Amino acid sequence: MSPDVEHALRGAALRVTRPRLAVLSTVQDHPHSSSDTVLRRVRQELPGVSHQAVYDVLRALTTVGLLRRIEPSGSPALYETRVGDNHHHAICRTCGEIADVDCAIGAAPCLTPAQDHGYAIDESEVTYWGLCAICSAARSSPHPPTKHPSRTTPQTPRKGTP
Amino acid sequence: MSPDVEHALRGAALRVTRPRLAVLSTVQDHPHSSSDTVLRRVRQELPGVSHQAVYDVLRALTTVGLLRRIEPSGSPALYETRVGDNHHHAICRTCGEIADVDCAIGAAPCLTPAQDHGYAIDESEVTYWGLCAICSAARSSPHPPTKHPSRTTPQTPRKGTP
DNA sequence: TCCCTTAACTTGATTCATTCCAGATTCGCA
DNA sequence: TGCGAATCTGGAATGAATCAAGTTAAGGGA
Repeated sequence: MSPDVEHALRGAALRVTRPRLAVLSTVQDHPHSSSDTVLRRVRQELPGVSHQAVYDVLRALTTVGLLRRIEPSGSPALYETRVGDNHHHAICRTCGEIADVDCAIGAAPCLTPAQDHGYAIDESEVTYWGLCAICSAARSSPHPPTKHPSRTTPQTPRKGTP
Repeated sequence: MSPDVEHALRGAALRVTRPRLAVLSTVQDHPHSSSDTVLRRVRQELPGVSHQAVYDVLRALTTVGLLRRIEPSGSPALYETRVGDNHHHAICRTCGEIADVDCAIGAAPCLTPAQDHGYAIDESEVTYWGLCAICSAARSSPHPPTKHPSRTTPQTPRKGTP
């Protein structure tokens, strides 16, 4: 809604439309949203938008670099507006909560593989799997304590390598 | 087919069946295979197996830890028999070729995030994106040279963060 | 200010990977 | 050898995402 969202669209040479403004500001307000979540949120203010429009907009914005798309195992694609800072993600195995993790090393590719097999690596994508603070506390305490606001996508990813 | 495959199944307290043997040895011979690829390969020696059987077997073997399942962005789930060594993957953006990359640091979680947001991290999953040696050479040379054997799943993942 | 081009949107159907279900079959231990 | 549970078959269902064709409206030029 804010003028900077409109600005961002114009800067990317994209037409400024109601659905695009809504999608972009929705993702800005709720990072790590799935297309479905975005659709539902957008429809609260713009009841008419089709799911196809949301998919199109998400793709267009991702293509021009206004959005970043991540695809954690066991979850539909998620979108966020933090782009270009090469940050990573920590994901809770229990509730699916996702936290942004700044890259300690710097610009991409922040890591170089031990053996590169001739690959020209341009990005290292790091996903930290574990338990968030709340789920971690819940596990160690005797009684399962108050459930914390669960995400839209409770995850059940694979067991970690030991 | 080999007795060690049978051994592995018995060791995991799983009944030794024709489809299981076939699936396990197929994945062993062709790491990073999708369920569809496994199905086709298994059917070459066991024409009757259903796709459901393959899915069931893949899941059973993954659950007991005989297989590891990876889900790169833009690709269906892939399976490999290298488990428990906390290795990572390099994926070619052009042809989808996947190479195993030994973890330089050691056991999981091989990395610790800069800020952990209270997460209890048990695994760091690293995906290196770039161009494989062949695609890299193809790009820099004037004429697109001889195509190299393309994978079953040519990828079109997102552009990397700059 | 109005018009026109074309990007963007709507509707509806389709693909693809994966899972669910119910019934038939097979395996492995007693 | 035979029983019961584990496994497999075939078909249908689900969920995410894409394709196709026709309609709407953004925004530059007359």
